[in-house]
Amino acid sequence: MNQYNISKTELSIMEAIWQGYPCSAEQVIERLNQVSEWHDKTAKTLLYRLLKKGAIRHQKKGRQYWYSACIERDEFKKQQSNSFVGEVFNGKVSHLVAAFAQENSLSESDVSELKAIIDQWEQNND
Amino acid sequence: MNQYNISKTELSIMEAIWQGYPCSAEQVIERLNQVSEWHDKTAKTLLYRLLKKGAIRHQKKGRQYWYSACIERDEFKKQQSNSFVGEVFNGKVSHLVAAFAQENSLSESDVSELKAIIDQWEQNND
DNA sequence: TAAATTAAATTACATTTGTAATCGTTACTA
DNA sequence: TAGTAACGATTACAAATGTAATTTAATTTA
Repeated sequence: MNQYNISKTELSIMEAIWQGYPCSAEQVIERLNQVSEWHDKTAKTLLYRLLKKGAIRHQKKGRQYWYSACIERDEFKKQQSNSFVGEVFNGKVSHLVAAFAQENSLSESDVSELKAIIDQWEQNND
Repeated sequence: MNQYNISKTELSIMEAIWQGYPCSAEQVIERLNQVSEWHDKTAKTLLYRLLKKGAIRHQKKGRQYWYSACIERDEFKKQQSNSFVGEVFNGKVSHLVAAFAQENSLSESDVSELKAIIDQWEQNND
């Protein structure tokens, strides 16, 4: 339902905004540049496209706009995760974990966090 | 490294091939049509593109080709999972599971499978 | 107040993707 | 053996994406 189609580079813009908003285009570009070089024109174009897609909004402040995300990062990540696990693992998140385990990509901290999640789940589902 | 850039529709083709290969274009199309209508020209184009990308290969058999995947489905899924979890959850698969748990998308079978995975992991990491 | 600066809006252009149609060959059929 | 059917190869074209440059309008400054 509430799914935006956000491309790879557009996602970088979202990440920058999620670091704290409302924020100006300048701030966005500054944040982007901490990770890698961005041409300001490119960033502005992407801001504009995200606006048109409804993923962000803006309000005038003086001569420039301040941008805000229309969806929270966590919410967005959840949507992404659901569709990824849905498509690739038939919706079974445990299968994804199994794939990680298979190639030894499960860290100790992963395991202890998983245990905690399970404990919590069991408390709620008694 | 071994990452193909496979688009959404191309992935459908891969799925069809993974069902069993080598297989003819005709078989691929037949399999695709079990899920949804496919124009044969479209499927052929995608086969061709996948060939050029090196994700599949083919060998002549009589007047037609038989196609094979160059990457196993499981291997591909692992790569996809790694980059997804890497990008979205900073590589921590437990964070993804936490996101699922948060919105009550963890099923009982997920939990018991997770337990089994953890048991296995602990046996290997003593 | 005229010139220079600077935001945002519009336009540009190559590549990728989705979706086919057409072309050139080969192989089967009347 | 001439005509047709059926492959794969090539070409087509619109939408999305990556990456900017140009234009327009407002603002600051000389």
